[in-house]
Order: sequence, then C-alpha cells, then structure tokens
Amino acid sequence: MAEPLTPVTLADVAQVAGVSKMTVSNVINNKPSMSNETRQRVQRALEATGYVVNPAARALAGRRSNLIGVLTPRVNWPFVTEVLHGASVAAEAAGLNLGIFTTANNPTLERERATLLRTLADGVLLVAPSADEEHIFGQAVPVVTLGAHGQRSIQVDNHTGAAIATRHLLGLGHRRIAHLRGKHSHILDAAQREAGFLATMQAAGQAVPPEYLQDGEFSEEGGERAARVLLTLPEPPTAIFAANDRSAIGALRAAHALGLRVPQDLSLVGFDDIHATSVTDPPLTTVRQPLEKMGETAARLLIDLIRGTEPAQSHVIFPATLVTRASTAPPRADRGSS
Amino acid sequence: MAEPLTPVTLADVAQVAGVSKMTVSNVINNKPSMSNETRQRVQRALEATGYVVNPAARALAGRRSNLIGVLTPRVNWPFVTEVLHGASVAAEAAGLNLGIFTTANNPTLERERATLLRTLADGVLLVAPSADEEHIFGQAVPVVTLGAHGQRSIQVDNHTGAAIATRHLLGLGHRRIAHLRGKHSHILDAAQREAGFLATMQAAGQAVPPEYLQDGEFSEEGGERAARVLLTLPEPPTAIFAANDRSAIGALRAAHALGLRVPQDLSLVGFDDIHATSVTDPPLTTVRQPLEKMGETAARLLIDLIRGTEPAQSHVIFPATLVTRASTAPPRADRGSS
DNA sequence: TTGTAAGCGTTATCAT
DNA sequence: ATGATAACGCTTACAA
Repeated sequence: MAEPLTPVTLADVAQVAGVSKMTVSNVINNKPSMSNETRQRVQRALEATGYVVNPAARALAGRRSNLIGVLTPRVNWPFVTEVLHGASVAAEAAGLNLGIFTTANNPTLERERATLLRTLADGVLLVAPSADEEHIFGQAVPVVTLGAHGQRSIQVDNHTGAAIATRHLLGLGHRRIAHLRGKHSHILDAAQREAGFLATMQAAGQAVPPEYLQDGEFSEEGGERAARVLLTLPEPPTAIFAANDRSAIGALRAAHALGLRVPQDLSLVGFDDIHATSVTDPPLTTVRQPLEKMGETAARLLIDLIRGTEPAQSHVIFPATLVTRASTAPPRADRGSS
Repeated sequence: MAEPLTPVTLADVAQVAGVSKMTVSNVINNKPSMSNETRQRVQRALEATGYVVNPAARALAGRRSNLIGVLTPRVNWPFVTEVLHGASVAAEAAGLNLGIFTTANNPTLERERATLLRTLADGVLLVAPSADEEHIFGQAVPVVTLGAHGQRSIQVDNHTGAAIATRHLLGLGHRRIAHLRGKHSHILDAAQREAGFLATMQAAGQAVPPEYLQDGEFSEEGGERAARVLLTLPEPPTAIFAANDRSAIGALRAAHALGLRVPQDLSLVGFDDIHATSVTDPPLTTVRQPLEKMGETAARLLIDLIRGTEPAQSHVIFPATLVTRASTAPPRADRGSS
C-alpha cells in the first residue's frame, strides 16, 4: 500500500487482476452476477494497488455525484449545527457526502449557490431557508426543506409548541404575557409560533396589547433590544415567550441589565432547546424541537428521493415538548394581574 | 432563462454563439487573449442559454475540484462550528466550496474519509484531528491543521494561555489549584495547556499534588465527573483551571450539584471562549482563542497552497487572552491557603 | 459471466 | 485570437 505517484485507475487494477475494467467496476459496485473466483481475484488486486475511485469521473459518467448539498444561512447557529449533525449521521450511513454552502440570507448568494447545487448535488437540503428559496431549484433536483414550508419538509409543530408554552405561563398565573417574534418575512415557523401564542391567549380570554408583540429577530441582539422595550413599558409584562432560544437569551441579558430577577420578577420561555439553555442563569424553560432527529429524518427523506423510492410522507411534523427549567415561576403578587 | 430539460453544455453555447467550445471555455475562465467582440457574443449566448458548468466534468478534465475538504470529529461542537464559520467565509471569498466530513474520532472512518478526500478535494483542512491523522494524506494533497501539530498549522498559544489563566488564579490568592486535562493521546493542545499550567505553578513555588490533575476529556460529562472527584477530595482545590470550556461547564454543574457556590467556594477558569461561556451561571472566566479568525486564516493558508503560492508562514500561532467574567474570585479565608 | 465500445462535459495541448 | 483533438476515469448499453 505504498503511495502511488500517479493515481491508480480502474485500468491499472484490471491489468493486475487480468480482467477488464468493467469487471472491476462491477466488483466495486457490488453487481450480483459474477463468479466468486473472479470477485476475489479483483478484490486482491484492489488491495494490492490501493485503488480509490475518482469521484469526479464517477459523477460525470454516472450522472450523479453522491453529494447532498446543504444550503443554510450560517453554520454556527446552534439550531443549524444540531440539524447538520443529524444530517451528517444519515448521510454517512448511506455512503453520501455532505457539502455545506452558506447564503448569509443574501438573495444573490442564494441564487448563485442554488444554481451551483443544481448540477453539483444529487439532492438539496434547505435549512431554515428564506421563504421561496425552494423555487430556485425547480424540478432539477430533489429538495427537502427543514422548516415550515416547501414541497417536502420537516418541521416541528410550531403552533402547538407555542400553545404549550403560553398555557404553561397562563397556568402559573401570568396574564401580562408578551411575545418576542421571529422574522416573519423570512421564516414561516415564526408566524406559526406567533399564531399559536395569540390563539392561546385569545382562547383564555386574554387581550394582547399591540406593544406586547416585539421583534426579537431570532437573534440575541434582537431579543435584548426588544425585551428592553417591553420591560420599560409603563405596564411591563410579567412573562415573555420568545420565538427562539437565542432571542430568549437576549431577553435574559436585558432583564439582568435592568436589575430584574428571573424568574421572580420576570418569567421567560424560549423555543428550540439549544444546548445553551441548560447552562444559562437561570436555565431556561423552553419548547424542545428534536433538532438532531429532524436533521437525520430530513436527510433520509432526501436520500429516498434521490434513490427514487417515493417516500411514505412528504411532510413530517415532529411534536414539540415543554422542557421546564428555572426561568418560569408564578408572577409576584403585586404585579401579577392586570 | 426557462429551465432547460437537459442541461446546457459548452457545445450548446458554442453553437448559439457561432464559435468553438474552447472559445466559450476561455471566456468562462477569463482567459486574456480574445477579441472583445467575441467575448461579448459568447457572453450573450451564455445568458441566453442559462449555461452552468458541470463541476464533475471540470474536475475530471482540469484535475481539480474547487473543493476544500474539512475533516473534523463532529460538526456540533462549539469550537468546531466557530472555526467552520471562519473557514466558510474565506472559502466563499475565493470561490471554493467547503465539503464537510466527520470522523467521530473513529480511526477507521478517519482513514476512509482521508482516502476519499485525497482524490475528491484540492486541499484538506484538519480540525482538531487525532495526533497523526495528517500522515494519512501523504503528499497527495495540501493539508492545513487547526491545532497544535502538523506540517502546516494554525493554533493558539496554548502554553501562554494556560499560564495567564494560572497566574490569574494565583494572583487572586489561590494556592490549591487543580487542572482538568484534555485528552493527551489525541490532542497536543491539551498537553501544551497542561504544561503551561504546571510550569506556572512551579515557577510560583506551588506543588501540584498528582490527584489535582484529573481527566476532563474536553467534554461536559468528563468535566463533571472529574470535578466531582476533585471536590470530594479530603483537601479539595479552591480553584480549577479546565483545559476547555466544555469541561469547565461540566465542572460548574458538579459544583452546583455539590452545593458549592461559584466563585465564592470555587473559582473556575475555562479555555476557548465559546459562546456559551457568556451565558452560564455565573458567566465563565476563560482564555479566549479567536476561533473564527483562526478558521479563516487556516482556509486562506490552504487556498494559497492550492493555488501554488507558497505562503509566508506555515505555522501561525494566535495569542491567547484572558476574558475575566464572574467565575473567579479570591478564595475564602478559611479555605484559602494550604 | 465477462468484455467491447461509446460516451459523460470539460480542459490541456498544440495547430492554425 | 480561435479551433481541432485528445485526454480525464468512469459507467451505461449492449454484445459475446
């Protein structure tokens, strides 16, 4: 297995084994029909030469790349990394590679990457894409979306998740509950969470004043900014439900900065259950999405599509569950009801 | 720009433009010599047909893939994601793609992936690899390592970083200082941090009893386990320096579980400055590595190597800086000195 | 069961 | 400045 100077090709192996290139190719691809003796001879030649396929040649000849393209705004968002981890597990199990491409939510980059992926990848996984990113791909390549829209998509039950969170706060006795929204224009999940919140409040007969809906932008900075606005209102909320954990962490920061104690002065619920929520001060109550599992499921669905197996379902909705930690408590008596 | 059913090839564009394939290829690749008129005619044909290169064909014919292969144990470690983000920025700026492959620290997978990358990628970025992973690649492909070893590597100044952390604790008055080690067998950075710690303690005339060195394994679970051992010792340390933030967070958990207050009963310093350290309870004092910048630098170094530009330096060592947060304080009078 | 022939779409090389 | 031709290493389709 000394390192060959020039890459070993099928032809080299064929010569060593004393067979044709096709026979070698068939052995490599586990084609059924062939004598055991030949197979073993080729096998030995393969090892002796240290052969490695050339993916480019295989892709060109076979019209498939064995690559799953992942298109995502950023790779260092906790939400994204958990999903990626799940997807990479599924891809490796299927012998496919994961190529990761970022768009930074920049429409120009989105188009560029999409165009590239159309010929580069056998299938595309869209993670938290902007609303109509999928259309860019047309029919050229199978696409699975991780998020609340798309022809085929994997998502969490946002509406119910938001409802659970809201009911949790109502159950503790809160009435003045505010919501830190996500970015509607881009992500449908945000709209579904807000709708779940509002529907639950309405069902409970609780009015939500317009200033109790602030844009947390799915980011720490946005959450901090928005929470500051809420907490300096003449009649501030006693609880905040944030559309994701990152904005909830921002809100936590704002509360600390304003000298408010969580959960005594303010209850806080997030969404996602990213890892950081278990180590914050205090640990955050949040709505859990099984992100790793969702990534794995999405990749598997995509792999089915690539292989031509029409999958059983094209929309998978995972249940959302409440993870109760220490950021929620009953409101203080003097601020509790309005 | 209607979507063509069968992909547009160079030949198609050539026909539309009334030139040869090579001319089209030259236009696409910005080759200098050609009349402005031809260039524009080809340009128009390119747009009219909606041509997109076939990366597989280009890779096969041109013997390069425009792909940077990233080999890393996992994608959802905070350390890794920050580095990846930096690398993806640099790669995109250079028009290269990032293909991400995971090894789970499994030697078999490492070999497999490495073999694949040798023909698949133009260059390989090794993130936090096991000790001799690089050797797998031989001379076949340029390799840059993110970590404390390798022919070409980007790392932080581990020794000084550990020294700064240790001096910080000594300066606060701590004498009984323990260390949560990383995995020596795999990662040289761990050894350098331990050495920096021990050298600083020795220089200060402080003996470190052997039971004050425990394996935190660079993980939360490992850190928690090891810290439990330390904190239940007959003479427990008043301060712990952990080899990375994840094990420091584990130690924090252990301290809480044992009813110890940080920093009153125990001071804690981590290493890395991953994002989570700013939101823990209390926020962690830690040694910062500029991870994103390091990833970017590593990718750029690799790109230089790929392009054949021999880079100015093959080892870049970034400075480590202390980030003082709330997990460190002077020891309590009754436990302070031994 | 095995082999032959013909591409796949691009770039390198060498002519013109 | 432009073009003809031959690779690149593999797979598909078909023949033996």
